[in-house]
Amino acid sequence: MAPAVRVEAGSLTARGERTRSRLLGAGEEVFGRRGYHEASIADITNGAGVAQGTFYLYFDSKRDLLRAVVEERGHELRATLAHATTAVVGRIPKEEAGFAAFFAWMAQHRALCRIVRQSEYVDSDLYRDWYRQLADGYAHALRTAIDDGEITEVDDVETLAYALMGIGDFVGMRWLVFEDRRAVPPRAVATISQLVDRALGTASPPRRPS
Amino acid sequence: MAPAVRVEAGSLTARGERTRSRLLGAGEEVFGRRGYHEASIADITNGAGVAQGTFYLYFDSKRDLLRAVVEERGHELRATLAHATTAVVGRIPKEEAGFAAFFAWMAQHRALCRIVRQSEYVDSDLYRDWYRQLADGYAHALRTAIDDGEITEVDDVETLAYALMGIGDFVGMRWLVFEDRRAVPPRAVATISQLVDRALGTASPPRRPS
DNA sequence: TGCTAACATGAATCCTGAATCAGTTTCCAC
DNA sequence: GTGGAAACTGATTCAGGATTCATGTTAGCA
Repeated sequence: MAPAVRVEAGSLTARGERTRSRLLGAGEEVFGRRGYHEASIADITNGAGVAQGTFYLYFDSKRDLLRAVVEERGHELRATLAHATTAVVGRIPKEEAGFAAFFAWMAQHRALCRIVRQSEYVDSDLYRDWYRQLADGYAHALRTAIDDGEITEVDDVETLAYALMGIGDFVGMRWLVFEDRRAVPPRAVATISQLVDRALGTASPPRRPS
Repeated sequence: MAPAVRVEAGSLTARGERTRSRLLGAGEEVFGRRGYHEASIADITNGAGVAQGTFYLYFDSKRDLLRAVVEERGHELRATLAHATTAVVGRIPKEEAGFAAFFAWMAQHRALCRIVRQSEYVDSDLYRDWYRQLADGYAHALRTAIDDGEITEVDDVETLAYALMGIGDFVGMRWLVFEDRRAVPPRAVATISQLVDRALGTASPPRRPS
């Protein structure tokens, strides 16, 4: 009789935990290399060094694995960004540290950004939440910085958060995905700093030109 | 004997042109609604009101249709943006007009942005070229504006172009895709204007704070 | 040592859908 | 009005791959 082997996350032995983690890693690698739809379960289980059937002990479906990969790495990214910025004093330096940390992470996880984009039609909630969760945290930090007078007021902080995320995403994509570079060149980073500094800096009092 | 019916683009009768255009339209609609991979040729030919075999008279493959859709609409978008900005005087108003035109276009073609993102793993050149062609034109216009003293100097115009594109893409996505709104709210547009104005405006001479 | 639950196997099943092709219809030049 | 080229048809072919299942293996505990 089928002994209801379905493995609940969390209630795994060390052995099970290791296998799950291998599948997760292989999933990220294969989804990244071949794309979600081209990636076969066979590819993934090969990569993880397990049999095909084993896959379904840990994940309900291919889509379920995608969700797990994106959510897991999403947590990591948000933690990384928070960690990289908390120690820094002043919002503008914080922004610069944040962009640097994001680019470093993205260079290390080139594939993940592409996987997230793939997820738009596979699991649209997953896609939206990836950006929403980043944006929410970001907007909150920006609001605080505005209230503290560290950056100038804007009409809508949420829009500001999305705008800054868009900058990071597109500039990162241009170098790390289009050119397959290992890092975003200093010149590009410097340009972003310039822009952020001018747009958000309080060095000169809020101007109201003509 | 198979009469080598393969139809070359351009050498079509009015009837053929109409069918091709129907397939292109149905492709955009179905790819947008179901996603590239979930879209079946049957869906598309149904949408266009033709038989499945007809599809292959006009396109080599499903992928070939995707390419045609993206390239065709890409031309339209670039033409629209160029048209919306040429009449406007001064770079900052030009930027504002450009963003407005982009959002209007995106609201009308919500699906296309998503289709482009899908194309990353289907035809990576197509994906890259979509953004590159936009960025190239944009960077060129920005360079001219800087030389004319209409906006302040930046380290790297290409990065500036990608940054501005990223802003448009992300803010548009937030409202038109995530919220399924029919337009980007004025408040968000105003925020972008603020940012662009501060980052690029020459109202106060280039500051060099501490 | 032996028992049991957890973990693992991989061949077989079953469905989907892209692409094909043999044949039919439309259209227009003469 | 007719011949032939251009368009069109849709049932059929065929391969690929997600998921299942009957069975085998491991590891910790009494």
